[in-house]
Amino acid sequence: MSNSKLYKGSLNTIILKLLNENDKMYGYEITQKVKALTKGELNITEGALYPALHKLEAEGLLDVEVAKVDNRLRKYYKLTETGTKETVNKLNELAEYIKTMQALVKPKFA
Amino acid sequence: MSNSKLYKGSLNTIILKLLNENDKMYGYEITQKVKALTKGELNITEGALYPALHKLEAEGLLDVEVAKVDNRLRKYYKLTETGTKETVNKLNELAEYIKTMQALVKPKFA
DNA sequence: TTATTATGCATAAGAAAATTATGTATAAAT
DNA sequence: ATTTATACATAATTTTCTTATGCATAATAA
Repeated sequence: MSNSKLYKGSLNTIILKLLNENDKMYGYEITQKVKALTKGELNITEGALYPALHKLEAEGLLDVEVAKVDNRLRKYYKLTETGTKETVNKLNELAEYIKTMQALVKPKFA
Repeated sequence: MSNSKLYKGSLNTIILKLLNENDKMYGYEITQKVKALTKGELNITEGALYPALHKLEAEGLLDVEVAKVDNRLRKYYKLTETGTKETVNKLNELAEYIKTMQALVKPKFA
């Protein structure tokens, strides 16, 4: 992702959440979806995305299925059962992180 | 920090915000303050904190003042004018990040 | 009284996760 | 005919952290 350093560490969470909502997606589709959902604010770079997908697959959180559409290759990823469980964890972690940061940053009166 | 990978990138924001509220602080004090404010959830490691402070100083965002208390060394840091401006930016970035992530993660209906 | 914990700084080695820069290839649009 | 969009991939580098040390003093516990 090419915007804020804050996004570091949240890419996996984003990927898992999108796959949790959309059943199966391919890499390029993920980049476009994120761009659309964030109104262009967040642009996932390929150099970050593809290695992340490969790693999630290697860890058993994602399954892959190769397809050919319009003579172009697509690799569809979907959550495994483990992946679905891990999605819940990641989302909880993110909610926790946001809560913690707000506790640190908001209080003019603490 | 020794908890979540999500914290990557937010340390500078935390430091700047604390200094914005407390005028001047020393490193160890920052670690304790963060621990207290987050009820032990977030523990800044020294290996992350001290290099970060040095870098912020080198960038002209912080001024240092050495003091000796109880025969022990303390390095008090405070925001420069530039540092105060940058604090505003960092806090805006954080707010943006949180908004963006919530947009990505919350919508079951988008 | 001696060992541990707390206070207070610092840096080096390594890992994790990005950015940036390439590279390949096909399809569509200019 | 060239550029843009689609679609994958990896290598080099940078950033930012964790983990492991190291030094030193003060306070507490065994």
